[in-house]
Amino acid sequence: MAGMTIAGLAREGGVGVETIRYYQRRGLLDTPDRPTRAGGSGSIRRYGSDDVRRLRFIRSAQAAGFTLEQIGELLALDATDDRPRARQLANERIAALDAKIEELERVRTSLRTLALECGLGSEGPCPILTAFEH
Amino acid sequence: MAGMTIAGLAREGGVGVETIRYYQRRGLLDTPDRPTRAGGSGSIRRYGSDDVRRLRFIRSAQAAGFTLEQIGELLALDATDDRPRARQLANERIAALDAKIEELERVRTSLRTLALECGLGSEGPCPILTAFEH
DNA sequence: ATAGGGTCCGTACTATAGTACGGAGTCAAG
DNA sequence: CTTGACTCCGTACTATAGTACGGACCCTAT
Repeated sequence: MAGMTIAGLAREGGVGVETIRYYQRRGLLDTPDRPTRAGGSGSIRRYGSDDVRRLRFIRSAQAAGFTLEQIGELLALDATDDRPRARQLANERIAALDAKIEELERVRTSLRTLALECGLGSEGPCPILTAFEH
Repeated sequence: MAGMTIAGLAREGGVGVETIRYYQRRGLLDTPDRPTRAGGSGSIRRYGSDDVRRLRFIRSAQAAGFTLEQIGELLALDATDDRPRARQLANERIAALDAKIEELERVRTSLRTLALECGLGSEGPCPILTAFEH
């Protein structure tokens, strides 16, 4: 699995090549050395499973609502012994996640009401504006 | 409750004045006429409870994950009799919402693992990168 | 009647997360 | 040894949702 090109890494992570390069610029993924050839100038970068894991982590953390900046901090933290900070970040995000989940569930209820009322009668428009009033 | 200025409307909706103006530009909120005074030039716009309801709807729909563009469509739909389209939008969003909620719950589990493992030992860094592997 | 705070308006700027482009270099297959 | 696909790199552009600014105008309380 080692020796992928940037396109392979992108495929493994389900992102585009330009996204990888963007993450590298942001310091989230490292930019391995270009193996220097006899001639002097470099060749093409190769990526391995570490890079894939890191990339997948970034996508997961992103889904968790971390910004790329926060993800940078998490990744930096991964190398240090600052457990309290790591726990703090995790707990903050868990709280935010709980709030978000609750909100989405409330909203889902509103939408179900909308869909339901919309399906019941068929006279006139369904009252979209009032579907969200609680 | 009628006769609010733009600042009052903003306060009711929990947004800034500039946000109201932005929504007006996007056509999500209407821009009432400036009551013309005797002299000829207009005075200051006034807003009422309809505007507040509309603004609150926008915020709720936004929380539901609709983009402002989609919200524009919903608002337009509210005035028409196109129930099938309204139901379609609602159902699509409910499905997306279900998926999102599920994802957030999975992620929350990962974060709980992270926080837990991070709290257990205190030797070395906690393995942040692996907390998201499932 | 005047000072201040709010409104109006156009335009410009911000943050976040990419996405696209163009030219030069690299590599593998034919 | 050439062709075509891919890589590298800097720079520029996009989308979304605001936020800020500055000058002119309006309104109200003193």
